[in-house]
Amino acid sequence: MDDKSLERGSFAAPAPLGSEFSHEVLAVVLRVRRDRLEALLWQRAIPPFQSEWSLPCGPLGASERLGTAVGRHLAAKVDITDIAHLEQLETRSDPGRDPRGRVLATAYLALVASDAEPGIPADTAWHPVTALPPVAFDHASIIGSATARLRAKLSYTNIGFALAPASFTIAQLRDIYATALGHPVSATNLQRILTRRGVIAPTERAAPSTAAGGRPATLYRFAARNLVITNPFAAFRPAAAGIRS
Amino acid sequence: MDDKSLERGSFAAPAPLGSEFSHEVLAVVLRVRRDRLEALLWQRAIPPFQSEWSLPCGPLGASERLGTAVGRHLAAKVDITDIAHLEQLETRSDPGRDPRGRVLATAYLALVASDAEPGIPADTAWHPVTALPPVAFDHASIIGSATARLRAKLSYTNIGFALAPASFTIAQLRDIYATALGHPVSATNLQRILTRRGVIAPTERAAPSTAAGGRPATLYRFAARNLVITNPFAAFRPAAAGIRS
DNA sequence: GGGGTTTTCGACTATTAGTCGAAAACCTTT
DNA sequence: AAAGGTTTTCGACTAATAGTCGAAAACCCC
Repeated sequence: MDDKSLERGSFAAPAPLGSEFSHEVLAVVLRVRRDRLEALLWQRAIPPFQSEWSLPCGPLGASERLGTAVGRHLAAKVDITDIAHLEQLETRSDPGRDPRGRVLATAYLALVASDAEPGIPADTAWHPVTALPPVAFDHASIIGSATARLRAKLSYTNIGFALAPASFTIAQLRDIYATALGHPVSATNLQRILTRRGVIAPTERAAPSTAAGGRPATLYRFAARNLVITNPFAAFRPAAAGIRS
Repeated sequence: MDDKSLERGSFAAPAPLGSEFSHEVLAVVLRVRRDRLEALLWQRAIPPFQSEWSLPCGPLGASERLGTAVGRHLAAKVDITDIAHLEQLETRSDPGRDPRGRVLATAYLALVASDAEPGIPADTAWHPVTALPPVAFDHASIIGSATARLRAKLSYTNIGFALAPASFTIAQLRDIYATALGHPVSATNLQRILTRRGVIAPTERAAPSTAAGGRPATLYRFAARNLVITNPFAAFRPAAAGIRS
């Protein structure tokens, strides 16, 4: 309660509240490739954590939004037009997370379509999230948060649009979902559920025939290419509308 | 961990990345009371936004975690022991969100049980989120994010433990859920679903009989009082375990 | 004890999800 | 061209979960 006066005192000054720390943004860039969920990492050339791997990151500009700062630093590591989806994850504030000093970090989740071929710098590589190399700072834990968020959203949003090519067969989509989710996925269920929800729709075209033969698969596409919640949480709800029961 | 940073501080300059902005934390404290979902707000005595209403907030200390900073500033407005749940929501960075200058803000969601009677300062009051008074800064939008988060989590986690009393009847819980969700809730479904998921369990005792008469209701309690995901997202999953399909 | 009230719970229906296999539609080889 | 192989597609079935409804239970007061 004694904080109260202290707190109110802070309005008077033009908010030089606390500038003893800096703020950085970082991005967990994920894609599905060859049955692996991969994250984009770059190898540090200088301390701290020399030769360990780090997420794309960088400082927040003086009058910059977090979202644009992430885009700016991402552009140094990957073709920004290949980022199909970008959303804020969380902000880390642990005092010991950076040995150089106090650095707040706001993490973002970025997704790249599986058929994109972004050119990446020489010090940068894709690593499967199930077999990470030594990772600097708290970045391994942040990658864990990012994959958890992706997996949750795969089942109640249309976020798959950011992982899949523009058009795809059900079998391809099944593989993408299975590797992203980390468990088997039934192609029949996937097709039926996503179609009923209006998330995907068949196109006129069929996939080019493969050497292996087989019936040509129809190509599907995502109905929307922005994030939509498709499986609304409506538990316990009775039939009629209204506010009170 | 401070010794750690001191130790490695010899490597480089202590990250003078960007310190042109300050960082504050703010809390959306929600509770259910009298069939209303209410947020805790306090009325500003001085500019900016004089006499408008503001969320509990305050600066982040120099070597403070975000979570402890929220707790510290919350303590000025409400009895901290009444906060049954606290989780990070999001970080806002819009340059114009504070007319006094550049202030990043990390918002938290805090929940108070409906039977708690926290004493609050004179300048502070509970306001229903459906009928907010003039609200300062971007706080109205942040309250919107908080209620959306709460509503989503009510249907796939046990977060109701933070809104309900320690023991309660199904009818009471139904009212709490209906108010928080903003739509009618079936007591039968609620009881059956939450019991099957193991979220709630009956106690030995029964509710005290009311003047209106009627069969005495059994008192229930939440099985856990920390956040647990009870409705795992497992769509598209076939029966057997394993990684590939 | 009777009438009123509220809770509880079983039985039924509806919707959604998961399983399985046959038919369709292509390929290559003979 | 016919046969055999391969992959996709889709319908029919089963299982699980969610929602509806009403009757029975268990209290009150008169």
